[in-house]
Amino acid sequence: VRKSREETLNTRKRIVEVAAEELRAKGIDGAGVADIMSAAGLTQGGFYRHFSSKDQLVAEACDVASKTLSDALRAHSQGKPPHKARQDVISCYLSTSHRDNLSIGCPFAALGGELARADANIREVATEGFLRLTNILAEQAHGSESSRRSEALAATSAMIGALMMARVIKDETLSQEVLQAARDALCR
Amino acid sequence: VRKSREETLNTRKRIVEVAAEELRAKGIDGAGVADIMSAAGLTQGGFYRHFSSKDQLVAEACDVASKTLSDALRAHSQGKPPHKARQDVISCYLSTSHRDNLSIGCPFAALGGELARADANIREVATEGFLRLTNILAEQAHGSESSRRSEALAATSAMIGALMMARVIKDETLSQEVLQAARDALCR
DNA sequence: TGTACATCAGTGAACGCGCGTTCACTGATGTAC
DNA sequence: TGTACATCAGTGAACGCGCGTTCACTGATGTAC
Repeated sequence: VRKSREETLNTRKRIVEVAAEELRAKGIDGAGVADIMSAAGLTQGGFYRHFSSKDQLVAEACDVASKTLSDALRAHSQGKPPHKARQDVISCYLSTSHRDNLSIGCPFAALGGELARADANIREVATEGFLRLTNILAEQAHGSESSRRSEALAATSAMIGALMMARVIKDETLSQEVLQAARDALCR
Repeated sequence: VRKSREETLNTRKRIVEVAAEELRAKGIDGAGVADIMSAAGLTQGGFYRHFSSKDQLVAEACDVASKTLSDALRAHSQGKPPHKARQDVISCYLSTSHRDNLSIGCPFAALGGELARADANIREVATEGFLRLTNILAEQAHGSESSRRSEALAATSAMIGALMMARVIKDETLSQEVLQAARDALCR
């Protein structure tokens, strides 16, 4: 049942996209190759026609996930005055809906600890994705280039930590309190 | 080879302590019951004399890890003027040595994503541990009780995010930059 | 205090299970003439 | 353009492996008299 070249590329893309969701929802260890393939409407046997290992897929999925997130956040800042843009990006990232939708959200908040233990290639992809995120905030900050960069690194990692902890906390009131506190601290 | 009551309690304690290190170093999925038992000088068969499941051990290990961290950080703030205490707690948490010593460090930075997906009991223990951490900063802040609490929640989750991302980033310079940026942002 | 017996901490092997990966096979697609 | 053949995307079963958990067993500890 060989497929056409175009169809093959579409299949590959679909696997990566589905993997990006499954991995964020269940974790790197929690999402199996068979899970991902079946969520993509395929059987596990075909996996190695597209990827040389699960780690390679994880790297590509992590790349796609961070790009999708950056694009979504940049759309929230596009064509707004700097202060408003920053506020909207932060509010969007630290929202209840982002907290509750693991599978389409920030890969760093979902997988951070696992990424830190992952292989070199995955960590490189993750680092690039993190820098892409920080650039969104850095672009509309004021001050010297280095102070803007520094502030963006701190703000981005603070958002990641706050979203992650809001997900850890079971108590709804406290979870909201963490999101609100982080929004206040970053938009002050 | 039955052991005395005292020895049994010591063994149990040792398993939890060893587990707290193994789990932080390898992740919840990455650290197996057999790994942990053998690191404690035992064989895996004896595990269920002490715990009803791996999840129960994870909960207890998470509790111990967060208490150990809180105690260590509080020691850094004890008997110092508020501003200096805060600065020292933050510098200690956001240090290179904390970044490089996963197994004896912050369980939230090491396991955050996995804790968010863990069972209710583990998440409750994690939440208590997080609040214990925030209290260290809240105690020596100024302002109203609610603003101190809010600031402490934001600062603590920001530190967790920064430490975690500093561990994800492979490039040493950039990793240091993240730690420094977070220290600057929080001590300003 | 001494003896007989019940308890149970720890061992080591085994359980079923799901993992990542491999492989023989199928049949539509792509290529060569 | 048509035909013969090579390629290879996808299937489904199997591989070895390590996981969490169970279990029969051992022998020192704790208990009862």
